[in-house]
Amino acid sequence: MAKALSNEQIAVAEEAFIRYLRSQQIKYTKPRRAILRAALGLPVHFDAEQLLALLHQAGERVAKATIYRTLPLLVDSGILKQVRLSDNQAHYEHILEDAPHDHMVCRRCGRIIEFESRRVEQLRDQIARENDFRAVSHRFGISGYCATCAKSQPADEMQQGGNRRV
Amino acid sequence: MAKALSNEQIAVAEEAFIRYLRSQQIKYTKPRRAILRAALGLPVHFDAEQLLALLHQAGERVAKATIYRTLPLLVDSGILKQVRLSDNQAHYEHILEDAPHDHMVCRRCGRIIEFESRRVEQLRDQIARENDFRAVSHRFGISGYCATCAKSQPADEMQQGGNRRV
DNA sequence: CTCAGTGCAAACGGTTTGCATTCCA
DNA sequence: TGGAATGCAAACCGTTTGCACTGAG
Repeated sequence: MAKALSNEQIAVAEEAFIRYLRSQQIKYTKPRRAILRAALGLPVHFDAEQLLALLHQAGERVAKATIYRTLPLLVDSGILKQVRLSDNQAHYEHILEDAPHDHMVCRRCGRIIEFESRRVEQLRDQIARENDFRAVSHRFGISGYCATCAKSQPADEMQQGGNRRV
Repeated sequence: MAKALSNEQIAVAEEAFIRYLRSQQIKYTKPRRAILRAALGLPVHFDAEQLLALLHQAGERVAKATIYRTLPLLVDSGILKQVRLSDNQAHYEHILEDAPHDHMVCRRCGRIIEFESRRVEQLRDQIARENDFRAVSHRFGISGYCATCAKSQPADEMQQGGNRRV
């Protein structure tokens, strides 16, 4: 899930991006292409800062503002998805051909485990139906401890902050 | 679910707060009492700004910083729960005797519908087990349209931003 | 050519922090 | 009365915006 993208995948994404931009009569500029490439070159989950860093490191002179202006385009074009892994900052993830999924985040090491959300969607739609609500999307995050971290610390420590962070 | 609290409920909460503070050797001060009272006097869901407004309106001179320093105490003492109803701002909700629940938020009118989370917890624990993960808590938010808003607008409008906001 | 897009820097807004003063335990 | 808690204002930090310049179509 964190492997590098093939050239084909990149080409497909770029094509999709261009198609979307055309449909909206938005220009495909050099910075936008650089941002797209950089986003695809990052791990599946990343934030704006990492994107900026990668661009600078690649010698691209792209302003922070341009990144923030471009990320929504990548989301709307279906290439990225905005996810909220932390409370204070937006993270993004590649969509690609991946099945819809949600996340578990380890409170200790920050490890992210994805799981497919078929059952979550099912439950979501059922609950929405019961409440006369039309569900469009959901956000489901599980917080806890991964196997490694659960093993290496006392059980009582694992409850602390249980009220604090949800 | 949004009704005023009885004096008994307030007393119980205050007692719990004091007990918690004592256990942590933290002082029970006048500002902290005022913040507790104000928090309980607000609707079930509120944010720091509303809390500050209510305090000022009540003639209490409490600094914003004190509010931000006190809210975590109220969360840790089990009186409030931090919930993330919007992306940019923390909201809090009363815990009281309420059963654990999650939220549906209408994209159009902002209406919040709560639903008990027994089934969500069940699914969460099952998924965690399958992934060798020890779940401590979860966050589940459904985004969509309430019955009223779903009725009063064209269906195509309801998809827009479907990628954008999760 | 023309106007959307960009870079830059300043603004924004929720939250946090440094520090002198206040006040519980 | 000593150290925690407070008020105030400034700092923070992710994100947004205003504006003059640049470049895609």
